[in-house]
Amino acid sequence: MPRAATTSDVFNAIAETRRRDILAFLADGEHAVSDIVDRFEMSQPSVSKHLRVLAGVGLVDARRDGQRVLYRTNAEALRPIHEWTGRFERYWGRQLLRVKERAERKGRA
Amino acid sequence: MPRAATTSDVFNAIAETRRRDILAFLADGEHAVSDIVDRFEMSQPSVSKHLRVLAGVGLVDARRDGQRVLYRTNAEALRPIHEWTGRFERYWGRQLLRVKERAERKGRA
DNA sequence: TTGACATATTCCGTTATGGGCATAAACTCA
DNA sequence: TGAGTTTATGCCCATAACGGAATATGTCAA
Repeated sequence: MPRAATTSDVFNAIAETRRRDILAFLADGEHAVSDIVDRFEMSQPSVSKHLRVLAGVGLVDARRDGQRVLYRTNAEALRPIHEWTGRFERYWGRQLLRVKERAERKGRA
Repeated sequence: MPRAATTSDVFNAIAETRRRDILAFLADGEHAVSDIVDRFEMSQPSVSKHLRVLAGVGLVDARRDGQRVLYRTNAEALRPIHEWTGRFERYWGRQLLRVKERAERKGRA
């Protein structure tokens, strides 16, 4: 079995750097597809495909405005991930020493 | 270009459900590979491969104990994700109404 | 050293990915 | 209706994913 489909859940959807970039860009407000194309110098079909994935898991909402389609980040959909990582918050700081040691060992190697 | 390598960054590493399960299991304390195998009813090679990915991005640390190898979650490595999603926290709540409407539209469709 | 146990690695097959390109679809305006 | 603009989709390719089975590596005990 290959990796779970990117459309299956939010974790997979944000595994792609481009999509995280797009989410950040669309967080402040609506933007048309062509804006994203210009901003990140990606091909239009590529952008549309990423948006399709993001929309599939509810990470963005779309709205037609004449010829254009305006997208916007639905930040609420990122909450599950924030909460999941937050469950590990209680362990932060405890292992700082070990992390440091590991980094130093790697540095010498 | 195919999908980004799972070993490239933490976002890709946690895109797999199994690996998230393993991380949660190893958060409380060290566990041997065989413990994970029993716990999740996965094949031993499969577990070893997942652990390799997790170790590759620093999400787990390993320690030999005789014939066994004890793994432990390095929660610190999850911090970047928590912080990234945290950047969207300021937008939470604003779109609740729209989200609700969207869900209702879907319910009727 | 040999045997037993625990873990890691390799090879293989199936599947999904994301980009490029061409084209379809949706919309506006004359 | 037809041309022009914007966005979505379909097809193909090269790549990497994950699982299974077999095997290699590592460790201990006798």
